[in-house]
Amino acid sequence: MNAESESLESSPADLNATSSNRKMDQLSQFRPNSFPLQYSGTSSLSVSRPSAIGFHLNSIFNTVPITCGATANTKLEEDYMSVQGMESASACCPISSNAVDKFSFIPKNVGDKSKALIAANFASSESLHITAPPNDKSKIISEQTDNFEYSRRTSPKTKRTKTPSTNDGDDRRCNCKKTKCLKLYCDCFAAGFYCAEPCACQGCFNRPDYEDTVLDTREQIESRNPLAFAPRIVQRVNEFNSMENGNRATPSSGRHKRGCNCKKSMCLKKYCECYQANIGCSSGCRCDGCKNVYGRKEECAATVLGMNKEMVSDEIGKERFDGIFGKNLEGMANKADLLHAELYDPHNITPLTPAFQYPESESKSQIVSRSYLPSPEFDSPLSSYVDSSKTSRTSNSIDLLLPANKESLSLGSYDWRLDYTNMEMMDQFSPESDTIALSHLTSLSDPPFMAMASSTSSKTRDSANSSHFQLSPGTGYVSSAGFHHWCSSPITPMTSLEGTKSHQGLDPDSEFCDILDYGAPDIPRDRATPSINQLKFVPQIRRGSPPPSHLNKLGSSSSGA
DNA sequence: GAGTTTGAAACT
DNA sequence: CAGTTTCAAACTC
Ligand SMILES: [Zn+2]
Ligand SMILES: [Zn+2]
Ligand SMILES: [Zn+2]
Ligand SMILES: [Zn+2]
Ligand SMILES: [Zn+2]
Ligand SMILES: [Zn+2]
Repeated sequence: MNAESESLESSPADLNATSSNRKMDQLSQFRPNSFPLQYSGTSSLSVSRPSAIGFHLNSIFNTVPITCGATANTKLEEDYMSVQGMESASACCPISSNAVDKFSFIPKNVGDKSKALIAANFASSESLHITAPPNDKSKIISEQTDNFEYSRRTSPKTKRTKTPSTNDGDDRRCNCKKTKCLKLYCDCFAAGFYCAEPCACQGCFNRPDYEDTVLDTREQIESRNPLAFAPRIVQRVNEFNSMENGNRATPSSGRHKRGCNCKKSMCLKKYCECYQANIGCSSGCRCDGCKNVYGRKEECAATVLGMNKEMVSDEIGKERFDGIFGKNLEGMANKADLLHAELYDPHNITPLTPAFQYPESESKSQIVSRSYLPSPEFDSPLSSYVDSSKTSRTSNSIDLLLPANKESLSLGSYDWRLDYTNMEMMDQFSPESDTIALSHLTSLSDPPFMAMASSTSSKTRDSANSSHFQLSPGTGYVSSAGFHHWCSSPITPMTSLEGTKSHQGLDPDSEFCDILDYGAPDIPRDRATPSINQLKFVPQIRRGSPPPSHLNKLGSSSSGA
């Protein structure tokens, strides 16, 4: 059997038989090149949303501050340009709503990779994106039409323009041999990006030329699992907490909605999605022997209750908490304060404080923090989005992204796919359910550090946070090279789904907002530097990030413990 | 770079 | 919904 041969030759049909149905309508016609988004086929919708705007991240990024939406500047629509990061953005943009921000951060640097990105998108009606640039490098990317991400899940990455050294631009690259990049196994596909040069995939159909196929496939997958492309991480944003903290939210971490199921890695390696996303495990995780440096699931619970990690530290009895605490935020608040302090630091990237690990509370607080607060402008859009909810075909979704801060950028981390959304939005949607997604990039270079310094995460706020929302209705796609993202459209469903779910059981934390997609890692391991110097960025990848120095081994969780 | 390990996606 | 297979990445050497 030659698998390869099969793949190559075959057409996507194999994978999806459906494609032909719909998509052809129009979509094919549009090409990403010029238009990125598109996809219309299905409706288009996705991208272009009606009302307002559809901007995409790019636009936002470019403009940034203002943006936020509102303006969008000119291009909004067209737009989908790419984005890039800018510092200013962060500053300016606060993001939206509130929500989110980011978190992650990482202390170390990776040096090379960095990129971060940011981006955000919006989709449905409006969206904004913001980006934050990485630290040093910040740069902007241009906007050309070549790239954009539009999708909901996107994650961004950043890149810099120039950098002499390495750089890469994007990191996203896959090496799919059998899936033609039309299944979730493919990072590119899963992230909503088209495969680009850096990809070493064989028989790839995840390209603009096959837009219809891609969209169609995506839809199919979505049909089965509405949450398939939905952001997996949710941030918990409790306004409550935030208030206490004083500022807004804390971005730090988010939680996976689904949770991980690690049996052997103890959540200490990137095999764990939670770890990869730079977030701690939560009660929804089914991991065995969890030692996630960002926070163990048990701790999480405890935290919520108000206990410090220490209390929980042992593995013992924490489980009980899980069930219970579900909503205690108060405890968190306390912690938040602590964290808060650290957070406040301006840039600290260095985290260092080992005090807590990952408190949820922090996150919240940060999130809320002021940085983000946006102006009312955002609200509007959001609202609209909400109302409209629209979407075209399938559903809509909203996401917010926040990229990382500069700091993060430096490192290069990113999240997989995260989308951040704000709480507010959620409120609008469904109060309890969260539908928000956030994305951020995180850096992840060293998790441990973060853990230690819980604050680290918090700190993110610095300026960097950029976030943006995105809603995406239909499907949007982006290619990396060109980067076309597609947006997915889960939206509505999210609300329903999530709401339901959350309540049901996985997410006890109703308060959290959703976040992102998957997570993200920072960088792929290898980076090839593509030639993309121009703009590209990419977002997320499933696994990839530079390994921490120390943590090579699973067991080493020395630090924390 | 090849080979092993890992956990999610996909399939049954 | 659970069990198994498939898959590509993370990791190891
Ligand atoms: Zn692929
Ligand atoms: Zn690819
Ligand atoms: Zn591909
Ligand atoms: Zn795990
Ligand atoms: Zn987990
Ligand atoms: Zn775990």
